[in-house]
Order: sequence, then structure tokens, then C-alpha cells
Amino acid sequence: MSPSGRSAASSRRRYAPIFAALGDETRLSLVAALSSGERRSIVELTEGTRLTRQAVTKHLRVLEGARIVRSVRSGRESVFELDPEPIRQVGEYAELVSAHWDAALGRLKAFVERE
Amino acid sequence: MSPSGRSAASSRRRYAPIFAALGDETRLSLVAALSSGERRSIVELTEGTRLTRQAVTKHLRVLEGARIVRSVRSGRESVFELDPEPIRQVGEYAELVSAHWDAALGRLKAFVERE
DNA sequence: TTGACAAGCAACCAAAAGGTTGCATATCTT
DNA sequence: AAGATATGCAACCTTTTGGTTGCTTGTCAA
Repeated sequence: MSPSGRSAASSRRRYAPIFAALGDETRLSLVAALSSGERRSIVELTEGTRLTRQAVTKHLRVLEGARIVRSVRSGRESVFELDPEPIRQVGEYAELVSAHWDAALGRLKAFVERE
Repeated sequence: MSPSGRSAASSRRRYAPIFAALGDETRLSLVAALSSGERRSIVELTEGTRLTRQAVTKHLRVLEGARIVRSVRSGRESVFELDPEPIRQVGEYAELVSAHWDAALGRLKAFVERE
């Protein structure tokens, strides 16, 4: 499957928001903080950042919108956990693109160097 | 290596801009258009989008800023080509994070189900 | 050399992003 | 019941983003 084919447009529509959600240092930190599988509350996740709780909350909602993260209310706190699936998919896509380029360049090189 | 370690902050500083550059449907299309290894001019890359040439140019500059793309001037046109390396790195990072989660969750599950 | 074509530059605009502060509400804990 | 804790909600602000239009400059071709 080529990354530039016809049905690839819908892939892009799916993946672009995930890439975008990961395109922020703070959010990458949050992902890292949750990547150990443990669930953490908003205050816990705010510790270590220099931001306010509300800023962190906004970032978490962005991640949640991209389904990278899920939240459940537990008592007075809302607890977040990572869903690694979207990240896995996007990683796969990225490697697919570069692999496709490698293969294509192989053909190009062979063609050019043939003369 | 864990994605949440101390030296991981610099990884995030490196990768966040790349993710961000990929976090746009138009730019993903441009990447796809270049992923076959062939170089294309701005007008060529503008065909197929519903945008103006200038808009496409801006997107290309964003990709160039993230080193996903390089441009060289050739006569009156400036020609772009893909450098797949940043995309490969970011794909690797993504798969690292999800693999780390898988492993960590394995441990957690084992712990929880032990009772 | 005169069009036509490719790109660059600059100003401008609306909307979205990233952040803050202030206040309200819900839930523990004692 | 009261105080502390955790979150939610809303208004507001500034900067960035994504896009446009108009005009200039460089280059190719007849």
C-alpha cells in the first residue's frame, strides 16, 4: 500500500489530529508520565510542569480528543490513563512512509545510475 | 531506555516539532506526494490541493523547518524533496512509547491479578 | 526582447492555541 | 459541620497558524 494512494486521504484525516496532539512538548511529557501504565490525577500530572493545573487540564483534553488518553472520575479526582493504540498506529504510519521512500529511492537510484 | 527518564526531555524537544509539522492534513498530503522519492516544484505540489500556491509554500516552509523536506533552487523553480529520516525517528519514538506501555502494563496486570 | 511562467515578499485577516486568573462545586477528612 | 483538596467552568489575553490578495523579481522561450 502506498502512502499517496487514493484511499490514503482518509488515513491522513485519521492520523493528522494524532500527530498534532503529540506536537507539543508538554503533551509529550504527559504521555511519558502515563506511559508506565499507572493512572494519574490532574494534580499529580501537574507536578513537574511549570504550568497551572488548568493549562495541564487543557492539554489533557487535547490528548483525550485524539483518544491518546482516557479519563475516569474517581471520587473527587479525575484519573487519566494512556491508550497506546493511536500512538502505535501513527508510529506504524510514519515507518510506512519512510519505508516507502526507501524502496522508491532504491528504484530511482538504480534508474539514474544505469546510464 | 524509558520514555519518561531524565534525558528524555531533550528527545521531546527534538520530536515535538516534527510531530507538530506532521499534524496537518495538507502537510501530510505533501509528504505523501514526495514520498515516492521524486522531487517536485511548488506549482506541481499545489496541483491537487484546493489551496493557493502561497499557502502551499507556507506549509512547505513548516516541513522544511522540521527538516522533513529540503528545497533547492533549480532555474526559476524551487524543487522540494523528502528527507525521511525525521519521520523515521519519530515513528521509532512512537513505537518505543507504546512498547514501553505494553511492557509496563504487563507488569501491572501481573501484579493486580495476583490477588 | 517580450511575454509567460515560477517564485518571493509583505500586508492583512480570522480563527485556534496556549496560557492565565477568579470563582463555583463536589468530595474527603476530621 | 468545617476546612482542605480536586476539579470544573468561564472570561480574558496574547501569540501562532492557516489562509488570502497584490505586487515584485527572476528565468525561460519564441
